[in-house]
Amino acid sequence: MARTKGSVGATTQKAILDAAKTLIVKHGFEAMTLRQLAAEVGVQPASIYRYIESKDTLLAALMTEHMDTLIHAWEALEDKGETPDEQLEAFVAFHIRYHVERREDVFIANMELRSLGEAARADVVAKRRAYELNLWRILEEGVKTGDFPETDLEVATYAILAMLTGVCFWYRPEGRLTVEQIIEIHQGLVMRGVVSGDFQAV
Amino acid sequence: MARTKGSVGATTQKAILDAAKTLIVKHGFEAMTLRQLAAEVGVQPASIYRYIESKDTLLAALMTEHMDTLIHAWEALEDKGETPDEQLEAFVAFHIRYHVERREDVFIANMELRSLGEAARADVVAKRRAYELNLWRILEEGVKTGDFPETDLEVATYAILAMLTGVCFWYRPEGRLTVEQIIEIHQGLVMRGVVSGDFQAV
DNA sequence: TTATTAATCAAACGTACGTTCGTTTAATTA
DNA sequence: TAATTAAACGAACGTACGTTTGATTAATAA
Repeated sequence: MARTKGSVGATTQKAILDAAKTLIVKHGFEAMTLRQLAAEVGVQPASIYRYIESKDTLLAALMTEHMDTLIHAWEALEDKGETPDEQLEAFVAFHIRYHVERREDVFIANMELRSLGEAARADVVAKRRAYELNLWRILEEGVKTGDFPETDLEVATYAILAMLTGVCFWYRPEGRLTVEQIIEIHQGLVMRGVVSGDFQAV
Repeated sequence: MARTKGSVGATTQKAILDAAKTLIVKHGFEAMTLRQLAAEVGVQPASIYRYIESKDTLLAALMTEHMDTLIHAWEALEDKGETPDEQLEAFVAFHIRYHVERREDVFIANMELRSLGEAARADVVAKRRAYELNLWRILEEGVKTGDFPETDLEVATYAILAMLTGVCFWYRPEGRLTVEQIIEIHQGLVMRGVVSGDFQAV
């Protein structure tokens, strides 16, 4: 056999990327083999090379695309809030909403930096930093206006991001809570912590 | 060559486990090869089998030992606090202090559940659940006594753990902040969140 | 309809994998 | 010192790896 009936390049391309994500999550990038990937797509190993330059560039493509899409999605968000409080709530909602829908990408982005080449890693790290800055600046602004108490901006940024991204590791669509409920709970935790309830806030 | 001068079983055993941790963090468990591991230890691949039954049991041993040690360390902690506030602060301090010192184990425990066999995975998951319950119960108690406002206990537990464990991913011993400073900041974030400062708390 | 391009295949390349085997040397015990 | 045990070795097993090559068929353009 050679070219199969009904085969379309764009379709195969997407199938390869989708299957690659699933396999990387399941086995890790280094451990995923192109033979597994080919089998998942329903194609011979050699055919993969019509769509990727090498195994390494496949990972780089997945990760940079994820970061680009994430950054662009935040930029495109209509209502980012006015006051620091509103901005922080908007960020929390956006981050959770976006990430739970892309749990495979998030898992890969968090785990496989180690497997990127030097250039690709630098690129992804820079993009991650750029995204983190969005939250950092909201916190900075809030502290400046006096809406938020003094705090270490770097640690607070990392802490909030870790907490929000952590949802990806336990969230299940069929679970007890909807995404919107989860967002509300996290907004409460971020804004007021565990101890300070509404009754204590202004 | 055969037995080498000065070779001691216990020493080699420890060297194997230490090198395995480093390699698993760097490459992922599936991608780590026993030939790499042997080279790191300075031994032939075949010699590894004097200390492990198989590659799979090596991972299981690393992960269950990590969970056992963690659970036991919390149990052995002297001052777990009296009031819910104090207990929560004690947990935050313990968790960060313990985890930043064992970043490799934490990374492996978080990443390589997927590579465990069914029995070992069930065991590790149960132990993780048991550890999480320590925090869960502190929160539950605090809500019951009225020290903490009503909240979703499950989500709050996961959120706090994600935030605290997240420190492992950026903490560096030579970094700007000491572990104790990082603990204080996180105690503030957990107890009062970003918005509610001391000036608003009781 | 014919020529061209797109999409796939089968086969093979050298290399490395986890693991087993029997042997050899060092340290310990009798 | 002699016998035993501990700790390593080198070589090999069948299998699978990422990738390259050239041929083959399907869809499209002329």
